[in-house]
Amino acid sequence: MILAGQYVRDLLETAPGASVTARGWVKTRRDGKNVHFIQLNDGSSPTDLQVVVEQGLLAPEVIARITTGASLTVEGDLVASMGKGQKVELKARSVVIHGTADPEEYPLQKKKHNLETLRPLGHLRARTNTFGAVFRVRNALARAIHQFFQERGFLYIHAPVISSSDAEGAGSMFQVTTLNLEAGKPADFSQDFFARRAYLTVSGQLEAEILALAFANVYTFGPTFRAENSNTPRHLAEFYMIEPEMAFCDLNDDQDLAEAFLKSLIGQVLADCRPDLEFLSKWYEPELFQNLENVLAGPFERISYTEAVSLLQKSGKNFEFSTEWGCDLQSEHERYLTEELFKKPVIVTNYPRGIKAFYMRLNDDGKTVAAMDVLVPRIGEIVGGSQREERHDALRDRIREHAATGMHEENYWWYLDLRRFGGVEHAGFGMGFERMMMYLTGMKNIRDVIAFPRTPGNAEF
RNA sequence: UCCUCAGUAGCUCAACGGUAGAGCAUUCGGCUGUUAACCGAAGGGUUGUAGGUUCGAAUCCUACCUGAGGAGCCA
Repeated sequence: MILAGQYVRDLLETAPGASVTARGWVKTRRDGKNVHFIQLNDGSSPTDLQVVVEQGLLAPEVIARITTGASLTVEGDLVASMGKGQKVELKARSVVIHGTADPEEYPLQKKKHNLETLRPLGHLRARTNTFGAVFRVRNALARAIHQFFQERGFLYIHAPVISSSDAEGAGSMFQVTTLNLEAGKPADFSQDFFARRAYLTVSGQLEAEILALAFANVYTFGPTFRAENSNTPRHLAEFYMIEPEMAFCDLNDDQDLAEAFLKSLIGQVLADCRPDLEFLSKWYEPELFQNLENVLAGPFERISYTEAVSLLQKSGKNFEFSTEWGCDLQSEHERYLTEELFKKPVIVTNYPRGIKAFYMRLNDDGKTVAAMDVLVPRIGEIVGGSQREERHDALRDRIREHAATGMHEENYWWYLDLRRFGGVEHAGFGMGFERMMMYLTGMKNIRDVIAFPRTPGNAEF
């Protein structure tokens, strides 16, 4: 295996003179009269290691098998490069070919491919420069998320992937069953594996609330599932979500944390992955650094829903959808606020109760709830959160209001119990991991920031 | 799910009612401390699928499949 300090990334930073071993996959080979050049990469760096093979070291039929995609181990000496483009190169003493890649059949060429072309090649696209950069950023982002919360004493918790909550309506959830379901036959779910209907989770929030009321500050970071038939560049059926939940916390604290969170993540990834971001900026989003630094530059704009509606009405824009108070903000409204009016992240708070979830805390006006959405240019809503309703009777009443949509008070006995025993004001938010990835990498389609995207009609690999 | 657009060589595209083409890739030859290498030649196609109109369809029409963008839903 490749040990720490022996990745291509490390070798490129090693002083000339060292005797080293490099392992990886061939990007390209170029042949000179007296020498062959092999671009080798192990996925650790956006820059390849140039391997120099002098004429005579390998038989011509061996050289011929070193083509794009082949896997190699090369032993040799790191030497100062005679050519431009790299400080050091590996002068080979021995080359072992582990696996070849028939150039007549290997689909990846040493030219640029469309992202759409690469998508059906999910088993090979990780070897490209673009996906190398994307997945390294993904790793750095995940680490930055844990670091942010760990530094603040948050407990990393694991919400269940299988949930029996039917609050969201079965239409948007994947059902989990071991029964042999047949169309037209009524199923007896009391005989099912969990002795009830079960689903893949659409959110770990309710469980996070339980643990927040024991550990004060907690966060989840795990897979989430939505069975919506959404065919857009921003939606996945399986995605990762981060959900912090804080006791002794109101909506202002919630906003402060969300803003600090986003700034911390961007700052950390800018520091950790600059060469990758430069590559992505060059090929996919020229304004990437400008966008990211703009988030760090100053405080987010914070406005209430009511102010947002007023600003939309005064905008002079001809919106397709209504901007009347009580209507939800549409994509076009969110884009106007964050991209045109404020040109920076905007937090919109205190939405009408009718368009938000039952667990959000009812404000004193009786008309709005303590919700917040963080909107960013290019992506739209990247964070959604709220202060939760901690008053038992108020929460019970809201659940009863939703009875018509299939919510049953008895299913929420434990959720209500949290308000009976040591309840306290608390708040939290959810951030889509892949949405944040899109913002950080400049990728325009969410299917290109996750290794194996699950979308309607697609679960290959 | 709805609306719009697009499917032509391995890849990126041209031809828009009259014999299916180029660049890159591949193979072969040449040149070269090269780095999106360069020069020359060759191979490579049931134009997404199925119907229809026409003397003749990649081109026009219909349906379906696949993909992309927009919308809804949301993270």
